[in-house]
Amino acid sequence: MLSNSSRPGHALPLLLLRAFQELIDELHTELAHTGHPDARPMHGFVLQAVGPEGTTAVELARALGVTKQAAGRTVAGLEEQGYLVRATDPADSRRKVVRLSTRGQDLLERSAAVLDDLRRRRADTVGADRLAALEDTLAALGGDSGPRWDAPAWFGTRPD
Amino acid sequence: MLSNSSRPGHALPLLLLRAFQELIDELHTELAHTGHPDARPMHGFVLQAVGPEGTTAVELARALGVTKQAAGRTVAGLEEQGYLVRATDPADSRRKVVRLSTRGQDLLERSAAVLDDLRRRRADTVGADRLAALEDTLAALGGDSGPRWDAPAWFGTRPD
DNA sequence: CTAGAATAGACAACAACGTTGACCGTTCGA
DNA sequence: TCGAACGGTCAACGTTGTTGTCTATTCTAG
Repeated sequence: MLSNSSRPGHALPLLLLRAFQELIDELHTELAHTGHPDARPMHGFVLQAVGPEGTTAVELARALGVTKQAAGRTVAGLEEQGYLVRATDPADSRRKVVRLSTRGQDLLERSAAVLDDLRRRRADTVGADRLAALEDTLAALGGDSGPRWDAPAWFGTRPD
Repeated sequence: MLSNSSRPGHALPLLLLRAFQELIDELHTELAHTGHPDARPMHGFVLQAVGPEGTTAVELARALGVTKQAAGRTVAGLEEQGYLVRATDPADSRRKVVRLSTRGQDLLERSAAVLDDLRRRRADTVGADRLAALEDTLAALGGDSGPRWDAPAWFGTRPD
């Protein structure tokens, strides 16, 4: 158990991705059983980005690191599925304020509850101290900004 | 710094994704500077899945968790970019064995070297012991199987 | 030995996603 | 007041994975 060559460097991204995927998969399996069978990985993240204050498509686009068109479409989809509500800002008729619907809030609350539970389960598996240490180390590694959400394009194979 | 409620459950996936994205981004920034400007996140993973033994599109599809058509297209793209070579199996004319080209091997070797370096840099940042502990914890958390590679579809917003 | 099932690969049509480019209506500031 | 900036939407395009279909080859009963 010595210094820096215990594992090859290429293992780290695989371990990180695997842990992330398992978490998200379990989350959505659970959500599907509690009234949100149509929830998708992105939804929770977007809804969280919307927040209780509400936002606009452009703000969201900036926060998510995608174009305003992409954000607009995502919002339209989430609205169609009943997770978001859009309304024109009375103070500025250009803006359309996006807010969480009741269903959206419910998804967010359930997601938080499930994730807390999943975290607890993992704490039971590896030990609460080790899990907390993992989070601390990840926080120390990661920059200050949150992740980007252009995952499909970012992860894609082709263009530059 | 006590037990299980030090961080909310929803922080964990964000921390994991963020760490993963940073790692992959830095890897490809580095690769772009060393003769592989057209390398994409998926490439290294696919090439690693091909391995020194070679495979076929169908095998690859199974390993990557996508359809054989998708795997076939990916292989075609990688071949076009000079990372892979395809040849008909003399023992079974249905099969077309996919192997790494010299350029493909080079990408894989450089990727390994860069990832080792990135890991070393992180070990310097947070401490070799903490990084090793992080890897151990992640390994304990993750199932035995590797991650899936249908990331775009899996992460997507729409269908079920 | 032969006929039907299984396999490997390819082609076409489709849906989903993000991107660029263009456009309209609204707001703000010189 | 008039032009620039901003928010939002529409259309076109490229990439990616998917399902469905088809051919060629190999395997396996009978």
